Amino acid sequence: MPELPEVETVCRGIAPHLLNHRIHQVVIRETRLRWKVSSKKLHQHLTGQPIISIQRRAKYILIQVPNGFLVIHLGMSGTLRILPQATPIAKHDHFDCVMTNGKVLRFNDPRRFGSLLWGETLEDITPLQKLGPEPLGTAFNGRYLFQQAQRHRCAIKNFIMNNHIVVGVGNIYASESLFAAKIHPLTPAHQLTLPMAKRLCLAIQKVLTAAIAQGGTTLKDFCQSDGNPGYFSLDLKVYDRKNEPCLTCKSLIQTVRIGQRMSYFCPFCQIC
DNA sequence: CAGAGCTCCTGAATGC
DNA sequence: TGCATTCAGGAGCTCT
Repeated sequence: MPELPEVETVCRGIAPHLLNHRIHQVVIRETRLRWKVSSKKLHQHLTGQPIISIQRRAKYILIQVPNGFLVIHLGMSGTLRILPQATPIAKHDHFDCVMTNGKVLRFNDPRRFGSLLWGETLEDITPLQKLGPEPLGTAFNGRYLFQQAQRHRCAIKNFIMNNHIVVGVGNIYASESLFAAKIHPLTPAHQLTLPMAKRLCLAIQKVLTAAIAQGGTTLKDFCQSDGNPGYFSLDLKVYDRKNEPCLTCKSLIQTVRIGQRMSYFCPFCQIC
């Protein structure tokens, strides 16, 4: 599933094919995504417009045209690819942005948890309001995390996955970051000490930065119509490794369900 | 306000 | 082989 590093990689991958090129046509084949797609608005505001910037906020991809933003979220199963215009339509190909340079930006999403939104300004995009700081920005640091944690009694795993606290930490990287910081996922947030918060902050940044770097080097091909687009194999220490030996101490990795999500941790390395 | 639970959906994995 | 069931999960929404 696309997490922040994947989304960042997608942005970097598609940008060269779209930036400063004009949208010739918009094709919408399915409007029933996370929120109903506003076909009228997308056609009206995107057709004929040049793409002037591509940015990422949290896991949202912001595609800017002169009069506003197309905001794309990949949900759990969404992909964005750059394809030749003649590429046949596959199952779950919900949206095309046909460019005047002959390329197509194609959105595919089997589970339809993704979304396509339009806003004249970013402030108009409801899901972008009330988002916490970017994990790789300067506003996110150990002291900030510590101060926020004091106001919360939920499990630290849920705490760092809370988009009001910090964005872009999904289920995989929450487990990986807590392992790197040697913190048990069930630790109540308010029990976090300042040193622990600093450790956790650095762990989150380190894990995400490493994954983005890996994405840049191992990304197969965004422009391929066959095979897996975009996503890269992750260097995971605990996630999806239940009953496999911890790479540090050889203890068997355990799981615990926190909220509705599966968490993976080492019972020896992550003591508190 | 904080937090728990619900919800959307399909494909892969599992069970019989 | 094939059908039915279970599960995974991003994140906004509702309810307590």
